[in-house]
Amino acid sequence: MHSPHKWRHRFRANVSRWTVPREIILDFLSRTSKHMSAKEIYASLYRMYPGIGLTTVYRTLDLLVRIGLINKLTFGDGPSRYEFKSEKKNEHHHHLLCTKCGRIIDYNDFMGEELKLTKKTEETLAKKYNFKVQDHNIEFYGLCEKCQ
Amino acid sequence: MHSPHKWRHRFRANVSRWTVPREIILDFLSRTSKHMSAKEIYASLYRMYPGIGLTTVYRTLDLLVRIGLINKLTFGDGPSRYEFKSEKKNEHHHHLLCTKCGRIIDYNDFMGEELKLTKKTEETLAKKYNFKVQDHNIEFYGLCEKCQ
DNA sequence: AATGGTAATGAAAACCATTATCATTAATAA
DNA sequence: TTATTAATGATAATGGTTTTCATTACCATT
Ligand SMILES: [Mn+2]
Ligand SMILES: [Mn+2]
Ligand SMILES: [Zn+2]
Ligand SMILES: [Zn+2]
Repeated sequence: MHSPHKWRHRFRANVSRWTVPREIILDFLSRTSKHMSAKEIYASLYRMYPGIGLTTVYRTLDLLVRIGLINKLTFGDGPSRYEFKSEKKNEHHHHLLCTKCGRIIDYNDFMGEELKLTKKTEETLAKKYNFKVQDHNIEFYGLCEKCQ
Repeated sequence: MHSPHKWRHRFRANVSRWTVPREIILDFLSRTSKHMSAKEIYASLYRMYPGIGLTTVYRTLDLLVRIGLINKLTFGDGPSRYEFKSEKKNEHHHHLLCTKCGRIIDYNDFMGEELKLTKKTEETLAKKYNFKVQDHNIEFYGLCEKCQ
Protein backbone atom coordinates (compact mmCIF):
# COMPACT_ATOMS: atom_id res chain seq x y z
CA MET A 1 0.00 0.00 0.00
CA HIS A 2 2.54 2.55 -1.19
CA SER A 3 0.56 4.13 -3.96
CA PRO A 4 0.24 7.90 -3.96
CA HIS A 5 -2.94 8.91 -2.25
CA LYS A 6 -4.93 12.10 -2.19
CA TRP A 7 -4.39 12.59 1.54
CA ARG A 8 -0.71 11.79 1.69
CA HIS A 9 0.44 15.39 1.44
CA ARG A 10 -1.71 16.35 4.41
CA PHE A 11 0.33 14.02 6.59
CA ARG A 12 3.60 15.30 5.25
CA ALA A 13 2.59 18.86 5.98
CA ASN A 14 1.97 17.83 9.58
CA VAL A 15 5.26 15.99 10.05
CA SER A 16 3.45 12.71 10.19
CA ARG A 17 4.18 9.54 8.29
CA TRP A 18 1.83 7.97 5.80
CA THR A 19 1.30 4.50 7.23
CA VAL A 20 -0.84 1.52 6.41
CA PRO A 21 -3.11 1.75 9.48
CA ARG A 22 -3.65 5.45 8.92
CA GLU A 23 -4.59 4.98 5.31
CA ILE A 24 -6.98 2.16 6.17
CA ILE A 25 -8.71 4.10 8.93
CA LEU A 26 -9.00 7.30 6.93
CA ASP A 27 -10.20 5.44 3.89
CA PHE A 28 -12.82 3.64 5.95
CA LEU A 29 -14.12 6.87 7.46
CA SER A 30 -14.27 8.57 4.09
CA ARG A 31 -16.55 5.82 2.81
CA THR A 32 -19.13 5.84 5.59
CA SER A 33 -21.65 8.48 6.56
CA LYS A 34 -22.11 7.00 10.01
CA HIS A 35 -20.91 8.59 13.22
CA MET A 36 -18.75 5.89 14.72
CA SER A 37 -16.90 5.37 17.97
CA ALA A 38 -13.27 4.26 18.13
CA LYS A 39 -14.32 0.77 19.17
CA GLU A 40 -16.86 0.52 16.37
CA ILE A 41 -14.24 1.54 13.84
CA TYR A 42 -11.82 -0.95 15.32
CA ALA A 43 -14.43 -3.71 15.15
CA SER A 44 -15.39 -2.86 11.58
CA LEU A 45 -11.80 -3.04 10.46
CA TYR A 46 -10.92 -6.13 12.46
CA ARG A 47 -12.31 -8.68 10.00
CA MET A 48 -10.20 -7.42 7.12
CA TYR A 49 -7.27 -6.02 9.11
CA PRO A 50 -6.95 -7.85 12.43
CA GLY A 51 -3.48 -6.44 12.91
CA ILE A 52 -4.67 -2.92 13.65
CA GLY A 53 -4.86 -2.28 17.38
CA LEU A 54 -7.47 -0.23 19.17
CA THR A 55 -4.74 2.03 20.50
CA THR A 56 -3.70 2.88 16.98
CA VAL A 57 -7.29 3.65 16.08
CA TYR A 58 -7.45 6.14 18.95
CA ARG A 59 -4.13 7.71 18.03
CA THR A 60 -5.03 7.95 14.37
CA LEU A 61 -8.39 9.51 15.10
CA ASP A 62 -6.68 12.06 17.28
CA LEU A 63 -4.24 12.86 14.50
CA LEU A 64 -6.97 13.12 11.88
CA VAL A 65 -8.84 15.58 14.07
CA ARG A 66 -5.66 17.65 14.48
CA ILE A 67 -5.02 17.60 10.75
CA GLY A 68 -8.61 18.62 10.18
CA LEU A 69 -9.77 15.67 8.11
CA ILE A 70 -12.42 14.44 10.54
CA ASN A 71 -14.70 15.79 13.27
CA LYS A 72 -14.89 14.48 16.80
CA LEU A 73 -18.43 14.52 18.19
CA THR A 74 -19.03 14.29 21.92
CA PHE A 75 -22.65 13.91 22.81
CA GLY A 76 -23.37 13.56 26.48
CA ASP A 77 -23.81 9.81 26.57
CA GLY A 78 -21.43 7.12 25.51
CA PRO A 79 -18.11 7.35 23.73
CA SER A 80 -16.93 10.05 21.36
CA ARG A 81 -17.92 9.60 17.76
CA TYR A 82 -16.12 10.56 14.59
CA GLU A 83 -17.16 11.60 11.11
CA PHE A 84 -15.28 12.37 7.94
CA LYS A 85 -15.22 16.06 7.18
CA SER A 86 -16.31 16.65 3.61
CA GLU A 87 -14.11 19.01 1.66
CA LYS A 88 -17.12 20.43 -0.14
CA LYS A 89 -17.93 23.82 1.32
CA ASN A 90 -21.70 23.39 1.11
CA GLU A 91 -21.74 20.18 3.13
CA HIS A 92 -21.29 21.84 6.50
CA HIS A 93 -23.97 20.33 8.69
CA HIS A 94 -25.25 19.88 12.22
CA HIS A 95 -27.13 17.18 14.08
CA LEU A 96 -30.51 16.18 15.41
CA LEU A 97 -30.14 13.82 18.36
CA CYS A 98 -32.89 11.50 19.53
CA THR A 99 -32.86 11.49 23.31
CA LYS A 100 -34.60 8.13 23.41
CA CYS A 101 -32.84 5.85 20.94
CA GLY A 102 -29.68 7.83 20.29
CA ARG A 103 -30.23 8.22 16.57
CA ILE A 104 -28.15 10.93 14.92
CA ILE A 105 -29.55 12.78 11.93
CA ASP A 106 -27.46 15.11 9.77
CA TYR A 107 -29.12 18.22 8.47
CA ASN A 108 -27.87 21.17 6.50
CA ASP A 109 -30.97 23.23 6.02
CA PHE A 110 -30.88 26.88 7.04
CA MET A 111 -27.16 27.13 6.58
CA GLY A 112 -27.70 30.58 5.10
CA GLU A 113 -29.56 31.83 8.14
CA GLU A 114 -27.19 30.04 10.44
CA LEU A 115 -24.18 31.63 8.82
CA LYS A 116 -25.80 35.01 9.20
CA LEU A 117 -26.43 34.44 12.89
CA THR A 118 -23.05 32.94 13.66
CA LYS A 119 -21.14 35.61 11.77
CA LYS A 120 -23.01 38.34 13.58
CA THR A 121 -22.56 36.60 16.92
CA GLU A 122 -18.89 36.02 16.34
CA GLU A 123 -18.24 39.65 15.53
CA THR A 124 -20.02 41.05 18.52
CA LEU A 125 -18.70 38.48 20.97
CA ALA A 126 -15.22 39.20 19.70
CA LYS A 127 -15.70 42.80 20.72
CA LYS A 128 -17.65 42.29 23.92
CA TYR A 129 -15.61 39.47 25.42
CA ASN A 130 -12.47 39.82 23.32
CA PHE A 131 -13.03 36.22 22.30
CA LYS A 132 -11.71 34.96 18.98
CA VAL A 133 -14.18 32.43 17.59
CA GLN A 134 -12.67 29.54 15.65
CA ASP A 135 -15.57 27.15 15.34
CA HIS A 136 -19.11 26.50 16.45
CA ASN A 137 -21.48 23.69 17.14
CA ILE A 138 -25.26 23.52 17.02
CA GLU A 139 -27.41 20.56 17.94
CA PHE A 140 -31.07 19.88 18.48
CA TYR A 141 -32.34 17.31 20.95
CA GLY A 142 -35.70 15.63 20.67
CA LEU A 143 -37.57 12.57 19.51
CA CYS A 144 -37.05 10.92 16.17
CA GLU A 145 -39.82 9.55 14.00
CA LYS A 146 -39.80 6.12 15.62
CA CYS A 147 -39.59 7.31 19.20
CA GLN A 148 -42.39 9.82 19.57
CA MET B 1 -33.73 20.23 57.66
CA HIS B 2 -37.47 19.66 57.37
CA SER B 3 -38.58 23.17 56.53
CA PRO B 4 -40.73 23.62 53.49
CA HIS B 5 -38.62 24.59 50.54
CA LYS B 6 -39.41 26.07 47.16
CA TRP B 7 -38.18 23.00 45.31
CA ARG B 8 -39.79 20.38 47.46
CA HIS B 9 -42.88 20.00 45.29
CA ARG B 10 -40.75 19.31 42.23
CA PHE B 11 -39.43 16.21 43.93
CA ARG B 12 -42.84 15.05 44.99
CA ALA B 13 -44.11 15.44 41.44
CA ASN B 14 -41.31 13.14 40.30
CA VAL B 15 -41.90 10.46 42.92
CA SER B 16 -38.68 11.39 44.65
CA ARG B 17 -38.07 12.11 48.30
CA TRP B 18 -36.87 15.41 49.67
CA THR B 19 -33.67 14.50 51.44
CA VAL B 20 -30.89 16.37 53.18
CA PRO B 21 -28.17 15.65 50.60
CA ARG B 22 -30.47 16.64 47.77
CA GLU B 23 -31.36 19.92 49.37
CA ILE B 24 -27.72 20.72 50.10
CA ILE B 25 -26.57 19.94 46.58
CA LEU B 26 -29.41 21.81 44.91
CA ASP B 27 -29.00 24.77 47.21
CA PHE B 28 -25.29 24.88 46.49
CA LEU B 29 -25.80 24.82 42.74
CA SER B 30 -28.44 27.53 42.92
CA ARG B 31 -25.95 29.84 44.62
CA THR B 32 -23.05 29.51 42.18
CA SER B 33 -22.74 30.63 38.59
CA LYS B 34 -19.84 28.29 37.92
CA HIS B 35 -19.99 25.20 35.76
CA MET B 36 -18.84 22.48 38.11
CA SER B 37 -18.01 18.81 37.83
CA ALA B 38 -19.40 16.22 40.22
CA LYS B 39 -16.06 15.94 41.95
CA GLU B 40 -15.76 19.70 42.34
CA ILE B 41 -19.22 19.87 43.86
CA TYR B 42 -18.36 17.00 46.17
CA ALA B 43 -15.14 18.72 47.24
CA SER B 44 -16.87 22.05 47.80
CA LEU B 45 -19.45 20.45 50.04
CA TYR B 46 -17.02 18.22 51.90
CA ARG B 47 -15.83 20.82 54.40
CA MET B 48 -19.31 21.59 55.67
CA TYR B 49 -20.96 18.24 54.94
CA PRO B 50 -18.35 15.47 54.97
CA GLY B 51 -21.09 12.86 55.17
CA ILE B 52 -22.22 13.33 51.59
CA GLY B 53 -20.67 10.75 49.28
CA LEU B 54 -19.51 11.29 45.73
CA THR B 55 -21.92 8.62 44.59
CA THR B 56 -24.82 10.57 46.00
CA VAL B 57 -23.59 13.68 44.24
CA TYR B 58 -23.67 11.81 40.94
CA ARG B 59 -27.09 10.36 41.63
CA THR B 60 -28.52 13.68 42.73
CA LEU B 61 -27.14 15.50 39.70
CA ASP B 62 -28.70 12.90 37.48
CA LEU B 63 -32.04 13.35 39.21
CA LEU B 64 -31.87 17.14 39.02
CA VAL B 65 -31.24 16.94 35.29
CA ARG B 66 -34.23 14.61 34.90
CA ILE B 67 -36.42 16.93 36.93
CA GLY B 68 -35.20 19.83 34.83
CA LEU B 69 -33.66 21.97 37.56
CA ILE B 70 -30.10 21.87 36.22
CA ASN B 71 -28.26 21.46 32.93
CA LYS B 72 -25.60 18.90 32.21
CA LEU B 73 -22.82 20.22 29.99
CA THR B 74 -20.53 17.81 28.18
CA PHE B 75 -17.69 19.51 26.44
CA GLY B 76 -15.30 17.22 24.68
CA ASP B 77 -12.59 17.17 27.29
CA GLY B 78 -12.74 16.29 30.97
CA PRO B 79 -15.74 15.47 33.12
CA SER B 80 -19.33 16.59 32.65
CA ARG B 81 -20.20 19.90 34.22
CA TYR B 82 -23.45 21.09 35.72
CA GLU B 83 -25.17 24.44 36.07
CA PHE B 84 -28.34 25.58 37.76
CA LYS B 85 -31.09 26.32 35.28
CA SER B 86 -32.57 29.74 36.01
CA GLU B 87 -36.34 29.87 36.05
CA LYS B 88 -36.27 33.32 34.48
CA LYS B 89 -37.16 33.04 30.82
CA ASN B 90 -34.71 35.72 29.69
CA GLU B 91 -31.69 34.02 31.23
CA HIS B 92 -31.44 31.33 28.59
CA HIS B 93 -27.82 31.36 27.52
CA HIS B 94 -25.08 29.55 25.64
CA HIS B 95 -21.33 29.19 25.97
CA LEU B 96 -18.03 30.35 24.59
CA LEU B 97 -15.33 27.75 25.19
CA CYS B 98 -11.63 28.52 25.16
CA THR B 99 -9.86 25.65 23.44
CA LYS B 100 -6.59 26.52 25.16
CA CYS B 101 -7.36 27.10 28.85
CA GLY B 102 -10.84 25.62 29.08
CA ARG B 103 -12.52 28.80 30.24
CA ILE B 104 -16.29 28.83 29.90
CA ILE B 105 -18.07 32.11 29.22
CA ASP B 106 -21.84 32.52 29.41
CA TYR B 107 -23.47 34.77 26.87
CA ASN B 108 -27.03 35.63 26.11
CA ASP B 109 -26.69 38.14 23.34
CA PHE B 110 -28.62 37.57 20.15
CA MET B 111 -31.25 35.50 21.86
CA GLY B 112 -33.85 37.20 19.69
CA GLU B 113 -32.12 36.21 16.49
CA GLU B 114 -31.32 32.81 17.88
CA LEU B 115 -34.91 32.17 18.80
CA LYS B 116 -35.96 33.16 15.31
CA LEU B 117 -33.50 30.73 13.77
CA THR B 118 -34.20 27.86 16.13
CA LYS B 119 -37.97 28.22 15.85
CA LYS B 120 -37.79 28.23 12.08
CA THR B 121 -35.39 25.31 12.10
CA GLU B 122 -37.49 23.34 14.52
CA GLU B 123 -40.63 23.76 12.45
CA THR B 124 -39.07 22.73 9.18
CA LEU B 125 -37.09 19.85 10.63
CA ALA B 126 -40.23 18.60 12.31
CA LYS B 127 -41.85 18.36 8.88
CA LYS B 128 -38.86 17.17 6.89
CA TYR B 129 -37.56 14.52 9.29
CA ASN B 130 -40.64 14.12 11.47
CA PHE B 131 -38.40 15.02 14.40
CA LYS B 132 -39.91 16.62 17.48
CA VAL B 133 -37.41 19.13 18.85
CA GLN B 134 -37.30 19.46 22.64
CA ASP B 135 -34.15 21.43 23.22
CA HIS B 136 -31.09 22.82 21.53
CA ASN B 137 -27.49 23.65 22.24
CA ILE B 138 -25.17 26.20 20.68
CA GLU B 139 -21.53 26.70 21.52
CA PHE B 140 -18.63 28.64 20.08
CA TYR B 141 -15.05 27.44 20.34
CA GLY B 142 -12.09 29.75 20.22
CA LEU B 143 -9.52 31.68 22.21
CA CYS B 144 -10.35 33.76 25.24
CA GLU B 145 -8.81 37.11 26.01
CA LYS B 146 -5.85 35.68 27.90
CA CYS B 147 -5.06 32.93 25.45
CA GLN B 148 -4.83 34.63 22.08
C1' DA C 1 -45.80 10.03 68.12
C1' DA C 2 -44.79 5.25 66.61
C1' DT C 3 -44.62 1.92 62.76
C1' DG C 4 -43.48 -0.16 58.44
C1' DG C 5 -42.58 -0.13 53.61
C1' DT C 6 -39.36 1.37 50.59
C1' DA C 7 -36.47 4.92 48.45
C1' DA C 8 -32.02 6.99 49.33
C1' DT C 9 -27.43 6.77 51.00
C1' DG C 10 -22.40 5.77 51.18
C1' DA C 11 -18.37 2.77 50.92
C1' DA C 12 -16.43 -0.24 48.00
C1' DA C 13 -15.93 -2.59 43.87
C1' DA C 14 -16.83 -2.78 39.08
C1' DC C 15 -17.12 -0.75 34.64
C1' DC C 16 -15.60 1.34 30.49
C1' DA C 17 -13.54 4.81 27.50
C1' DT C 18 -9.26 6.61 26.94
C1' DT C 19 -4.25 7.23 27.74
C1' DA C 20 0.53 5.87 29.09
C1' DT C 21 4.30 2.59 28.82
C1' DC C 22 7.63 0.16 26.36
C1' DA C 23 9.66 -3.20 23.41
C1' DT C 24 9.25 -4.00 18.46
C1' DT C 25 8.38 -2.67 13.69
C1' DA C 26 8.33 0.09 9.67
C1' DA C 27 8.45 4.75 7.08
C1' DT C 28 11.56 8.03 5.36
C1' DA C 29 15.88 10.49 4.37
C1' DA C 30 20.54 9.99 3.48
C1' DT D 1 20.96 -0.27 2.00
C1' DT D 2 21.29 1.76 6.15
C1' DA D 3 20.32 4.69 10.03
C1' DT D 4 17.13 7.40 12.30
C1' DT D 5 13.19 7.78 14.67
C1' DA D 6 8.17 7.94 14.41
C1' DA D 7 4.49 4.59 14.60
C1' DT D 8 2.59 0.41 16.21
C1' DG D 9 0.32 -2.87 19.32
C1' DA D 10 0.03 -5.54 23.58
C1' DT D 11 -0.55 -4.47 28.12
C1' DA D 12 -1.20 -1.89 32.13
C1' DA D 13 -2.79 2.21 34.15
C1' DT D 14 -5.95 6.06 34.65
C1' DG D 15 -10.08 8.52 35.70
C1' DG D 16 -14.90 9.46 35.40
C1' DT D 17 -19.05 7.20 36.20
C1' DT D 18 -22.06 3.33 37.56
C1' DT D 19 -23.28 -0.83 40.16
C1' DT D 20 -23.69 -3.42 44.32
C1' DC D 21 -25.35 -4.09 48.78
C1' DA D 22 -25.92 -3.45 53.59
C1' DT D 23 -27.61 0.42 56.28
C1' DT D 24 -30.24 4.62 56.98
C1' DA D 25 -33.94 7.85 56.76
C1' DC D 26 -38.25 9.62 54.31
C1' DC D 27 -43.00 9.74 54.80
C1' DA D 28 -47.71 7.67 54.40
C1' DT D 29 -50.32 5.34 57.51
C1' DT D 30 -51.72 4.16 61.95
MN1 LIG E 1 -22.80 14.32 10.95
MN1 LIG F 1 -23.59 28.49 31.59
ZN1 LIG G 1 -35.24 7.79 18.39
ZN1 LIG H 1 -8.38 30.73 27.46
